[in-house]
Amino acid sequence: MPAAANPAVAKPVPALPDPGALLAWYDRHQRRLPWRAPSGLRQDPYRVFLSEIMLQQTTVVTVAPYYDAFLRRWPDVEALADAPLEEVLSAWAGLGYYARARNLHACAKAVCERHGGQFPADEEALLALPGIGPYTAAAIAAIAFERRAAPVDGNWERVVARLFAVADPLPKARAKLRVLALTLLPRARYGDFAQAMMDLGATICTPRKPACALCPWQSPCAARALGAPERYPVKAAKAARPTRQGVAFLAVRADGAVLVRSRPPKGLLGGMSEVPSTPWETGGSVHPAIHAPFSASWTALNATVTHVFSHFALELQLWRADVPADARAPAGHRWVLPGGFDAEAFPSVMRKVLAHAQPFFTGPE
DNA sequence: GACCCGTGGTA
DNA sequence: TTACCAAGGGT
Repeated sequence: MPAAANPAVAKPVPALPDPGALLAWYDRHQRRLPWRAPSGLRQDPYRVFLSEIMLQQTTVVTVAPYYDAFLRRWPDVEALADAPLEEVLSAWAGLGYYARARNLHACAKAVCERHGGQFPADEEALLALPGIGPYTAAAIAAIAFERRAAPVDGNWERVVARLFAVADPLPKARAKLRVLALTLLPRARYGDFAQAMMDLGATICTPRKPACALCPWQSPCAARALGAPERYPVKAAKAARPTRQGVAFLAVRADGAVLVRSRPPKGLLGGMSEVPSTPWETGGSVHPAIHAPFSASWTALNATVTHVFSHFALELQLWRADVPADARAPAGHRWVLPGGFDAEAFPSVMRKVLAHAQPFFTGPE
């Protein structure tokens, strides 16, 4: 007869994570952020919406000045809905993921036209709005409307993966992590709990070197019990990032104006302003002169602009032509004086290009 | 599910 | 310098 386990020496079963322990920690350690309401008060849904869109894949430090500028310029959803898209894109320039700006504007219009200017409180209704996915719908429902919802973001995934030592690699493990996350929800204070999970992930349960000694959930954490919390969540290998090449045509008028055009409304840098260029190709086999906006004495500058996008790196050679003050802009192009650069929707890569239109523009620094 | 879609900071 | 990372969404 095999020896039965002795209950007297059996390892203690780890306690399930207690939502109350995290909320108590949050009450003492929550971060003060521009988009958060004073403790105990609900935040304006528009402000939650604006901050959540900006914070998608973007850090708190980067978002803060943009959030303040947007709120000052468009203090409510009606003001944003009434703004021209070009102004929204210009104000968004530098933040990246420009489809967010287009959808932000489209969403503001939809809220005004379909919901009378009031954000819906239901996750399902929020999910139907442009630019609002599962995470953002849950975040607005929980934070702005105190609905029972789990806005599972990267912080939640990391915390949950460690609490339960989930070995399945992301992104396949996403469904399992969500199910586990739902088991953590408290009976109330859904907005605080959502933000507590984010604060925990941002300040304690960090990707590298988590501060487990300070964690309110150190006791029930399976990854910590295994001795290697930083190993979670497991992630699938990423594809290598290719490099594309191109030539940008810096046409500078005698008065300092630069020739500019707008990109197609969708896709990479959709709707943003740019200096005309060849297509950006991986082989770099295009003939630059064919793509010049007009014939002129183009001079290859001894300069290369490099920029890294989410899924490829770019190397842009610069060709410059200095033209008379009465030079005409080709169809689809326009001249923009340096004083008008800030009103244009130049993404970061184009600010790097424009830095070579000296001495009239000093560039991103 | 896979791929597209930006940017700046950090180790 | 490379690689990873940050409150994801659309197709």
